[in-house]
Amino acid sequence: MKYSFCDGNLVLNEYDSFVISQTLECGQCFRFEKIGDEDYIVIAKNKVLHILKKGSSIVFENTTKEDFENIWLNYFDFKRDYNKIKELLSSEDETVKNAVKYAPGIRILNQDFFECLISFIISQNNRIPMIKKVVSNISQKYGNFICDFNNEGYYSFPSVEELSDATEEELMECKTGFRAKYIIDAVEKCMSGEISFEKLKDIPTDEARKELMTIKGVGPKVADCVMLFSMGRSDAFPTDVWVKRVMSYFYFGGNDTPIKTIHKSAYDKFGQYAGFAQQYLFNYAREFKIGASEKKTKKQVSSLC
DNA sequence: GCCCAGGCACTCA
DNA sequence: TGAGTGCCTGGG
Repeated sequence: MKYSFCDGNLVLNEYDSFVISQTLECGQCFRFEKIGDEDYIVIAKNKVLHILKKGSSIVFENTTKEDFENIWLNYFDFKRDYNKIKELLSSEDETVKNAVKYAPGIRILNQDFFECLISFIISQNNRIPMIKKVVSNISQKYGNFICDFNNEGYYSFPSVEELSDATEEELMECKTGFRAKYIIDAVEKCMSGEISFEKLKDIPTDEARKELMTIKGVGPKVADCVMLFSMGRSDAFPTDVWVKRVMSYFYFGGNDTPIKTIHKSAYDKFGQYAGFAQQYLFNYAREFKIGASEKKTKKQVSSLC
């Protein structure tokens, strides 16, 4: 990877395995806005970043060299060799090979633990535009103003302390719905230190999952999302409805398969890279609605393979 | 007006 | 341990 700093912007001249839209829109984060084709605003780490493709380069606007090296390099996981992971997964599995071919520019972001936890609690039984709206509402109400961009004010996601003032009623006003009480429980457990990144970072994934699941509203899927997207646990395999569908479709003859069987199959096949395989498969399943409509899907997929 | 969505808690057998 | 059901909300 090669980058330079010119005209006040950071320019990524040489890079691989990175397409802005594929990385941001594959369902792992909720704080971004599309401005145009490969042109996005990202709100993370108390910063507002304008990231866009210009020719063959990727330009990071509204940032500094220091922030790029201290924040965005890690946030976008640029230190990891994705070609190696993709080659490994593709060599072992034909389905993942096709999924990787479809979206080779997905990278798994390293997001803030608390923001990720609350965001995925909100995600249950919800659609992406609504999740984005609720997270934005909470940030405006409890977070801090960062800056204006294109005549719009942007706010940071609140810290544990900042969100500890929130009442269930106030959170309901942010359109969290029945999840408000789950957020309160998560904030209480984070405030007391019962749950923290520091406490979870060095224990085995299975134990960390159990700990996270002591929070009300956190089940296996939400726990795995938090571990994969904010704790660097690439062996976590979040199994939502789409992953269940794609796994059932390709590996279990289209039969409805229990989550436990899917988990075991994923760990056997992909091991410590299960999380990366999940992200390629999830994106593939969602784009082609695999398993959602049997006849249509088979036609679409066969034309791809 | 009805159905459903990127799950989970709760109840009951 | 597994099946069944309800849940805020808003878009189709």
